[in-house]
Amino acid sequence: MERVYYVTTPIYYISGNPHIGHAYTTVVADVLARTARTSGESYFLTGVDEHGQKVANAAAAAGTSPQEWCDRLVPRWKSLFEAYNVRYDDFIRTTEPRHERVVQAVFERLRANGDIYMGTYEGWYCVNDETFWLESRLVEGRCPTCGREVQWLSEDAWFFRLSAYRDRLLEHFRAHPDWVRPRSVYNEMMAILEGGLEDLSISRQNFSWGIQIPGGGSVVYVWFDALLNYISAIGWTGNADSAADERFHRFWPARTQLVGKEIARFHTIIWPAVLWAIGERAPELVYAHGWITVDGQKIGKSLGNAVDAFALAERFGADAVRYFLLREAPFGSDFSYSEEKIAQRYNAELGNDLGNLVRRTLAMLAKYYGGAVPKPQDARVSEFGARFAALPARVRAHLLQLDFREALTATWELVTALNRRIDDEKPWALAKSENERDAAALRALMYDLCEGLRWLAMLLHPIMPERTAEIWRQLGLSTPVDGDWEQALQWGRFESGTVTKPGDAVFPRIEIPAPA
RNA sequence: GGCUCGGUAGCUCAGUGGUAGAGCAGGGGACUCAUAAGCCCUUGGUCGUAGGUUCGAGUCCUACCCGAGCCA
Repeated sequence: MERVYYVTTPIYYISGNPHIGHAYTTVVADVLARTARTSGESYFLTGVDEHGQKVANAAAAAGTSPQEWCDRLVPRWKSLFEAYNVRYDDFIRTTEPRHERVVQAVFERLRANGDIYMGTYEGWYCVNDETFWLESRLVEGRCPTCGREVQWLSEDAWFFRLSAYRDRLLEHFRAHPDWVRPRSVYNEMMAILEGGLEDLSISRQNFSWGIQIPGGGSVVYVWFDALLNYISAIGWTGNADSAADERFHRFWPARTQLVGKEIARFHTIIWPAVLWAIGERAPELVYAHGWITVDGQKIGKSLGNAVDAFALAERFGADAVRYFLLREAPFGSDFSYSEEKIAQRYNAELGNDLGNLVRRTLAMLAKYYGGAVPKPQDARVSEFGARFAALPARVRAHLLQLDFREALTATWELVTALNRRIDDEKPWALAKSENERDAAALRALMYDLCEGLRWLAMLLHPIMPERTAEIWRQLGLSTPVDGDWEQALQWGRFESGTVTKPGDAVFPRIEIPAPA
């Protein structure tokens, strides 16, 4: 059966405040899924993590049950993704039966295989971060990441034999130096592996808001539970030779798993070990991206500087913000955000270069041909078109390698070439000429401009799904803007006679307040 | 404390040993189809600091400074 491009985001901790960072990760996954769809099938999973003591505490404080508390918060997450034109194929919640079933089945499998054992956990635990800490890492007796008080835990717990997988992990890392990106994160994970691994406590006692461990007595540690969402959502059964298993392996191993760099260790050390323990393969790529900062300050739930992601999409348009997030910095590294920067790129690149190109082309088309796309001598032999024959493949390769900046730079070669060609050939002069050669030149030129815009709409669609659909509409096209690139991106496919429908500016200029 | 990554033009970045680059911003010009947009030309950098290797270093080595991050 044909493999599906399976891409995941982390499941977001439900009690967190949805902010631009969550939108960022999810938008990137959306772009990958849409890109993969231009040449095949893709499946995009996101969702929320609903278990853990923190949720239980918050629900109690609000005087409600954890489940009700979660039900109330889910719409906020979904509406954030909707506000950013994200189209996921599945949204998983860890309280769903399909997830609980898989977690319990995995636990049983691990127990049967001897990959887990009962032991005693003693150590410090931060409720806020749901993380265990070594004494040596505490800062003045408090959690080193959030600064809150930690509690001393001493309880019986199930342990996963992570240490047994160290050699295999090292081998895997050495054999696949690109399976964890970017390089800096790969290096850090290698350093951890070289230092050695300890077994991992995967259960909690005296606490109920989580998935019950078969046999009872305790619940699965929230992090362990959460990791399994990537396979529970696509129906892991572990019964080889079954139809369900065959379906599962159309998706697994995932092509790309996106994570924030703070959770890289869970996804590149613990996660593959667990997968191996149940007889599955590690994901093909885990990409730990950087953070968006405001004046160098990390945006976070605990820091009060969370940008209002909804207001941002409202002000610039979701697609413009998507564009900015992918264009501003090389993917992977941290980058600093500001509304002024977005506005600057918006005006220069989306407004001036692209939006204005659409408008000036359609305006001339209306003036010279009543808005209908003219018929050139032979559309397929455009010398201009030939120059860009390899562009779609280049753009797709960049996108699928998560080199979004390069994809956009390459696409802009076409934007720039179209603008330049208008100035070079001066259609307004050709239109005044009575000479048939000039008339033919004008038809060829205007055709190429329309065709170029059609290409741009398709090429940019994964990044700006809504605005490119609007360009598509203005071009008078009715075929799908998200169709297969190989088929549709052949120069000369734009049907002559198509009546365009000029509308409002696609990217109207935004006034930038003068700096003080 | 150990380790990782980064420090190149005002801004965002490319440049993995052979005469310093792009886009934006700034300056000038020609045009008019267009969102005062587009096009052409152009100012601008002792490549974090100090040493070293080399015929030659942004690119390799050492130390240090600054920023971000990782440490079962």
